[in-house]
Amino acid sequence: MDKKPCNSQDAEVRKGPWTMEEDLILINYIANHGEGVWNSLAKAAGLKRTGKSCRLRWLNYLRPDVRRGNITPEEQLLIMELHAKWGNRWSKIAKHLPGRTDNEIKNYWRTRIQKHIKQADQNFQVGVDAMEMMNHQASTSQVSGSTADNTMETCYSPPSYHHQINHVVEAFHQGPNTNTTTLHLHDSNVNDNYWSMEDLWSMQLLNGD
DNA sequence: AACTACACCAACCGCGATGCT
DNA sequence: GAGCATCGCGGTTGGTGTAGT
Repeated sequence: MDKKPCNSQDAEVRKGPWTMEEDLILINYIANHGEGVWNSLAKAAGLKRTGKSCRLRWLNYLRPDVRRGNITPEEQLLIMELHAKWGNRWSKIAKHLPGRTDNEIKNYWRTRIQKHIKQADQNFQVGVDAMEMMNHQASTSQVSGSTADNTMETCYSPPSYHHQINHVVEAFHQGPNTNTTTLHLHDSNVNDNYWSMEDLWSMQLLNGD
C-alpha cells in the first residue's frame, strides 16, 4: 500500500488538485496503454502522483463516460431507493447509475438528501414536542381523555430511516411544489467546470499519437 | 464593499479485500 | 499458508464559490 512513504521517490509525491497538464498526461497514457496497475502507470506516465490518486482522478473525473452535471430527478429517486435498500454501498449504487461515480453519489447524498432527512427529523421532533404539550394540557384539564396517548403513538411513531426515505420519495412523486420536503432538483451552475471533459478529450485527440 | 456562513465537490486517508509470489 | 503489493470502498477533510448580512 501507499501508506508509508519511505523512499526518496515518495518524498516528491504531489498532492492536492490536479493540473490540466497532469490530466492530459494521464489521459494520453491511458489512451495509449489502457488503465490498471496504477502504481506502475503513475511512474511510467511520469506523474508525481500515487497510483491511488491517478486511479481516483481517472475514475471520478477523466473517464470519457463520466457524466457531469445535475443529478436528474429520476437519478435522485433511484439513489434514494437503492440507498434505502443497501445503505452506504456507494459503489454498488453507482453501478445502477451509468456515468455516475460512487464519489459523486456519496457527495450528493451527504450534501442534499441527508440534509432533507435531518430537517424532516427536526420537524418530527417539533411535532412530538407539540403533541406532548397538547397531551399534557389535555391530561391536566380532563382526566377521562384516555385516547390522546394512543393517537400520538399511532400518528407519531419514531421516524425510522425507511420512513424518512418513503417520505422523501412520496414528496418526489407528488411533484416539486408539495409540502415540507421540497427537493432541490434543479440546482443551477453545479456543472460549471474550468474546462469541460469534451475540451480535454478533444485536446487529447489533437495531442494524441 | 467587506465579512461571515454555508453549500458543494475534489481529493485524501485508512482499512479491508483480493491477487500474486 | 505467509507475506507483500495493489485495488477498491467508504469516511472525512480542505478549498472554493456564493448567498446573506
